[in-house]
Amino acid sequence: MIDLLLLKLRQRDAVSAEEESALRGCFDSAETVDAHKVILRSGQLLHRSILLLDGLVCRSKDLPDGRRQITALHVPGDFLDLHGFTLKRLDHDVMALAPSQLAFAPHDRIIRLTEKFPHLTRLLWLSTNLDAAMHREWELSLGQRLGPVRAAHLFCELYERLQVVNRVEGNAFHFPIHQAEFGECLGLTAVHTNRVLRDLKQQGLVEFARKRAIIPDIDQLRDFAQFDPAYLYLEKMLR
Amino acid sequence: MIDLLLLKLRQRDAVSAEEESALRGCFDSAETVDAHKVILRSGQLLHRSILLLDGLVCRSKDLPDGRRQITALHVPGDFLDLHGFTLKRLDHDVMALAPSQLAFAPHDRIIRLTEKFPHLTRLLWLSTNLDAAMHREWELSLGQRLGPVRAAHLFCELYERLQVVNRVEGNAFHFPIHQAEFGECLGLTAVHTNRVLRDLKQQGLVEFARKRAIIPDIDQLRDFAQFDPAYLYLEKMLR
DNA sequence: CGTTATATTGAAGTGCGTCAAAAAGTGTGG
DNA sequence: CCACACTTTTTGACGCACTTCAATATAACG
Repeated sequence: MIDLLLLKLRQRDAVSAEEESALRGCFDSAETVDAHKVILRSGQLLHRSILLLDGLVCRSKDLPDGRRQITALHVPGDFLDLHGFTLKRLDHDVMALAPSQLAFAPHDRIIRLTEKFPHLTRLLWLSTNLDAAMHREWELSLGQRLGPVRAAHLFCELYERLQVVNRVEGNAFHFPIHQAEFGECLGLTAVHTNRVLRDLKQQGLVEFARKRAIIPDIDQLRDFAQFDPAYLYLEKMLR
Repeated sequence: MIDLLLLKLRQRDAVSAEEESALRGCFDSAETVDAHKVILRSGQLLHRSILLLDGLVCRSKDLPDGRRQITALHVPGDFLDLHGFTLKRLDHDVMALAPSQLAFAPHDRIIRLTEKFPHLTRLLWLSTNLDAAMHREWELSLGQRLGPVRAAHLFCELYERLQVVNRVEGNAFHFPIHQAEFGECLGLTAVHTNRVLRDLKQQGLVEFARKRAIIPDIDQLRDFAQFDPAYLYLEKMLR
């Protein structure tokens, strides 16, 4: 159930058998949700944290006038709201973009885990810091990169992250999201997002249709986006 | 020395005397740096974390073409790179915007702290999650808010954060940053930032000159920016 | 006081938004 | 399997926010 999470934690540091079983013991239930279901509302009080087992989920923030920014995308193996363990309520919504499977870890169990397993705690702490690193890269994109580069960069990020959890098949991956929602990740309108995607397709960089992203040449896309995966911290930590 | 940090931690949860002294014991040295000194370079290996005692510091990310995005501003009492404790290297630079005083906490001491003080560990974890919450709000600004609103929103954020550490004097605060750098926070060019600031001044919302921001009517500014401080988590956590 | 950094203004260009409509895709029930 | 309604994608025309380039004014500083 939490194998993808362990896969990703072990990408960064060793997890002992004891730690693994303690972590497994944190999860007590699972659930399936439909696409576009709001999993958590901004401000809602939390008593458990949610792991994404399968599907696609986003964090999004709204403006009073209805404009919306998606601040993060989550792939299988990601915690959706581990930051909620310390924050107790979120500053944003958490919404499924596609049908998704979730697993739940009550906060009192995570507290007990932090009392007994400081090393594992630091590793979970690390995983929320990885989210923050991605937020920063998105800030850079939103503030400085032009539409097509911004989109290309996000495709590169997803390619990397999905590869870690074995969700890349050849040069393509399943990506069940609407153009309008993709645009909300990029800070672009649906109309302009469509033009940006046409652009990338014409350049032979990305073909995105039928809930599937095809990347003919990932190196070419990386060049175009000037993508440096350092911010994803995919190599093993040195300690 | 770390009184402002304690002030901010206690804003969120109780810190026992024992925890306080353990935290104080983490810091072993201090230093003063000039304005525009790069404190940490992206990618650099870290063995200690830095607390800002006084001054103004930013996190910034660069693009190969020289464009730059400031992803966070730090006020006295902020950790500059506590996330570096788990990440071991940063994905961004850390730079002083004004002359600043820093205090250093070696990572091995923080590790020992996490072994002995799980509650305090969770509180430090929380403080990195607060950084992430601000990153998300900046993503929203960069992606959806227009220049003048974006600028006004940032002034509101700074007003709140500086108030917590007693750096607001009446309706004004010291803000020793150039317009160009302020623009790099907002994803705007120096020229356009200047026009945005002129705009805010003409509307009587913010006057920013001589390293000083004057906010005649904070409520009016909050209205204009549609500022909701929830993402700063300034109230006490319920536990 | 001169020198340099920073702020300010103008004019022209571009990326992206907005509005509106058409085309293509998707799902449903007959 | 088709007919239908609905959603999503696509395209066009136009407007605006922001950028770029260039010049001038003002402030900061030794």
